[in-house]
Amino acid sequence: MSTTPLDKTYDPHTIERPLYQQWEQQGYFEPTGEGEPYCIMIPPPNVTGSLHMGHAFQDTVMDILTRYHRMCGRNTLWQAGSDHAGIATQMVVERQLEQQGITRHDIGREKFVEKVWQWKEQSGGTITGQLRRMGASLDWAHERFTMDDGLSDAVREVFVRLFEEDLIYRGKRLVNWDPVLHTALSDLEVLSAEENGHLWYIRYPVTDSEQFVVVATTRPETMLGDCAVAVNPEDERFASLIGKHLQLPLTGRTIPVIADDYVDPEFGTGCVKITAAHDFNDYAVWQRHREHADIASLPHGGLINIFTMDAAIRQPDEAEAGMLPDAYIGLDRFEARKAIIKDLDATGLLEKTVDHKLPVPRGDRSNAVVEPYLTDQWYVRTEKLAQPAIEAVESGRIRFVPDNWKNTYFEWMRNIEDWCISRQIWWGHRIPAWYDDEGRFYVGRSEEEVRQAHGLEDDLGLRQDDDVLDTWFSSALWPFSTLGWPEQTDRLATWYPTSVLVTGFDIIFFWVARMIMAGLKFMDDIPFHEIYIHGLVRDAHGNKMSKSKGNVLDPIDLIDGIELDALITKRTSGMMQQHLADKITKQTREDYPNGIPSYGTDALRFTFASLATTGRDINFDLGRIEGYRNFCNKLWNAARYVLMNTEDQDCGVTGNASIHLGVAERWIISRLQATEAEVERAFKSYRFDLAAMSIYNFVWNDYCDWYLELSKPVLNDDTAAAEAKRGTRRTLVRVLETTLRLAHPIIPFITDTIWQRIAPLAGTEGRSIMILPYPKADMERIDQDAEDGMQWLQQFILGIRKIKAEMNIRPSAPVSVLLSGASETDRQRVIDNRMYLNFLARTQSVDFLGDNDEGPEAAITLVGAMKVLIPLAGLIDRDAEITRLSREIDKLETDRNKIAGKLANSSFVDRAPAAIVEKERSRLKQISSDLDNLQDQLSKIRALQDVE
RNA sequence: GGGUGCUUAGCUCAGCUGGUAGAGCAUCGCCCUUACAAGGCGAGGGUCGCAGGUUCAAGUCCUGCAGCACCCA
Repeated sequence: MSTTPLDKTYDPHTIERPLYQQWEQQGYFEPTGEGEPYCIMIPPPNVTGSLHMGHAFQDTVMDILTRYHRMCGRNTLWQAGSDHAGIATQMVVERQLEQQGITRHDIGREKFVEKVWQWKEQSGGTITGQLRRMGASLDWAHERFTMDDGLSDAVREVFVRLFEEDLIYRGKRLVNWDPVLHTALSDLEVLSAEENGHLWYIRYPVTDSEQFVVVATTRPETMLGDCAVAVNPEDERFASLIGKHLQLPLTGRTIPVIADDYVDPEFGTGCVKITAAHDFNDYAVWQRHREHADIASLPHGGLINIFTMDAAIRQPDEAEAGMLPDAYIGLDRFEARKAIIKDLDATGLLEKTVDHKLPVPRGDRSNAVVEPYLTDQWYVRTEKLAQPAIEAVESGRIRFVPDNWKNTYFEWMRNIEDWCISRQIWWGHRIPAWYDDEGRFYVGRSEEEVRQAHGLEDDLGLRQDDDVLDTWFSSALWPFSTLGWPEQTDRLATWYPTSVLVTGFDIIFFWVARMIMAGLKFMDDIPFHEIYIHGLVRDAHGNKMSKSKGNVLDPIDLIDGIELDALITKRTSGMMQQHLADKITKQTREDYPNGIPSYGTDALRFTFASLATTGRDINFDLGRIEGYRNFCNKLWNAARYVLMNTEDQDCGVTGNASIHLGVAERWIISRLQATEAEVERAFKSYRFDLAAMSIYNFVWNDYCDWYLELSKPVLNDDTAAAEAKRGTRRTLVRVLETTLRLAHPIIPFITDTIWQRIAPLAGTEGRSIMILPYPKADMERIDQDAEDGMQWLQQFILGIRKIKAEMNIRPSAPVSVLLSGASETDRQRVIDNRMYLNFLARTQSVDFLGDNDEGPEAAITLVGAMKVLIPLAGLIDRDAEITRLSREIDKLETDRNKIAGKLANSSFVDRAPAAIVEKERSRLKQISSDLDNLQDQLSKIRALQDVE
């Protein structure tokens, strides 16, 4: 063990990386195999992605929980792994191809998938490397990937079993179609936002009449596929129209007017065009009226698809000849819209156009306007799966933290829709269904199994479904597939159900709900006992971090620091719009004129812990991380002090040399127990902010500000007893050692680094702090007598410091102090604490006044009932003392009046608990006596002033 | 339209079962006291969004309103 001093300044860089390597090499992250199992599954990040603030925050929380429970002796597993992220990853690779001027279709499916794997190999390590920088104690030895063989087996197994139970089906339905990516999306992958558009009022002529029916629409191009116009049956304005026929403009088709509750008479004209194949609501209307002869006789029974996969007006086939006007065929939907509006206008059928805000659905990846589109897709029938999943939360078997999130969960689960799981992309788990030439399909774990099960000849041509499964399909299995399912492994038996899921509220629907459904279905048990839902990390002013706003912070930049220019380059690279880039550059220069300094991982983690409140927004302010970096520095320097005073000295940890613990020792030990209890309570209730605050306060306000200072006079006094010095050294070392363990889950690097040096002095064995027991409060060591004694001492010292500060006396100036009204206890305490007073208040002399001794002209402070006098002679400005006293008296009078008022109120005295009343009485007594003393003093000084 | 959450010091936020309003940063003084100037010592700063109600007592519980945010339709 080296005895070179710790560096004067805390430098996270030199300690963090090597330490992490050591931990990993020693296998400390792997479960011990002993103790009650504790398990967290990492929400698998995109394998080719990189770490953002949300990850960093979430991973910090999980690592705190993991390290805490590991130290508590649990058989702890934090399961590592990543997700193949179908669409996102495919898009990245497609973009790379695009730069070479080719599309995935040019190279074909097989080659393309190969390219994606190559990309995964190349970039897949980025995020795991970053997780290591964060100090994450994941079990890397068992890392999983959603596309690895085992997890792919699990996916196939689940698909086949669900299909066999009729919980998966194939059907032609309206889906959210992304015309850019050419794939179906689930409801959750579509984001609707208000956008500016128009409402077009179009006249549909009534057959055999001069009348028109006016419909209002935001998507006029879809009129080519209209099958009816609907009105509300209660709407008297249109009662006579129901059953009449309309000439659908531009098409030559005749469509009926029907009555349906769905129509809101208040919106638009109260007449709604029904386009069954291109609108979800219209589709529902169509389903109710499809038997209507005038609808049934339309092409496709009224379910008229007008678009290609690109959302352009399609070419009707031979059987459909004339169904769509030639003029628009081949036009993109927005081109078609313009053309149609122009043509309607030309024929006088466009009544008017008004500006209108409307929600526009866009794909969350492509940002393309999503089109409801009729296609063959695979669905999971969710109703039966949802029921037990709802009950698991209702019954409390699964608990949300904070509890309110269960409402969000219920709301969605009780109105759940079937889940479209097929995606028309190439990267992902290919659907295990095979088609023969007749279009029949067979579902099985493999082509071989399918042939066998259905007795198909070897020469019968079978073609596997081209589609892949929604990424979330494999993620839903994560809690058990990572542990080996469908094999019945030891890991599965040990850690399923897992302990807690840590995740953001934004994926309760995507992921949490689906894991619960899958877990209950296939493991016959819940996937986790608790769900800790955390907030979303935003910038300092509550704005969402986004590339286009240029306010994104990279956690690694906070750890390592970054120069201004590099930061600007990073924020503006790949930015298409120059004016945005300029704005971001300017903003960045303003916000970070000197770039971002390096704060280190521990400071970042401590910040995240402090921000982990129950709120749903987490505003990340650079001021906070700076403060917590300073905290790390404080801890570091406290350790330096302790080492300087204990290394190579007798710390009383071995042998049985006698030890004396003074009031300061007993006090700091007592405070430590209270802190340990607070921290335990905070961790158990997922209040990482409170845990961090307890630790911060203890380290800074108790240990550093007071105990370290109190240790100085003892250690520096040549005449102090050896057992007192031993007691002080032992307390310095042991309290520090325990504090390090207490703080380790939050700030692992600095604690282990210091611990390596401190442990031998504290008589603690072990190779790393991270595998040591977590401190547990010993209530026996809560020492009220010591707390009282310290409070007395602190009042004494603070009183004198205050007078000095306000009288402009140098803090270091020695003062002579006179005491009056001292009790026996006070006298004893003065004797016991004289050394401390001299050191911390710079008292030169402390003398007692007799009962009748008025004492000299002095500034005064109170310690309980005892008056502490600092003679004014030569030191003190009399006017200043009068001001000071008056201010203090004012404050006390306000308090006294408030309390006296309370106590004068008979209903308070009668009805409030006796303990509360008693407390108020004694407060009043204390304040009154303080007031008397101060007022005495004030009049005394005033009198003296008058004499002069 | 339905739902959820938020509103406390200049800023970012705590305040757990009602009982003397707190922290960090920022501000203002003084101090390079041999652990730490990324520091020490001290000070100022709040009608707890608004209006009612329950209660001896409300930042805390209830109702309404306003503003903000998010989710769902």
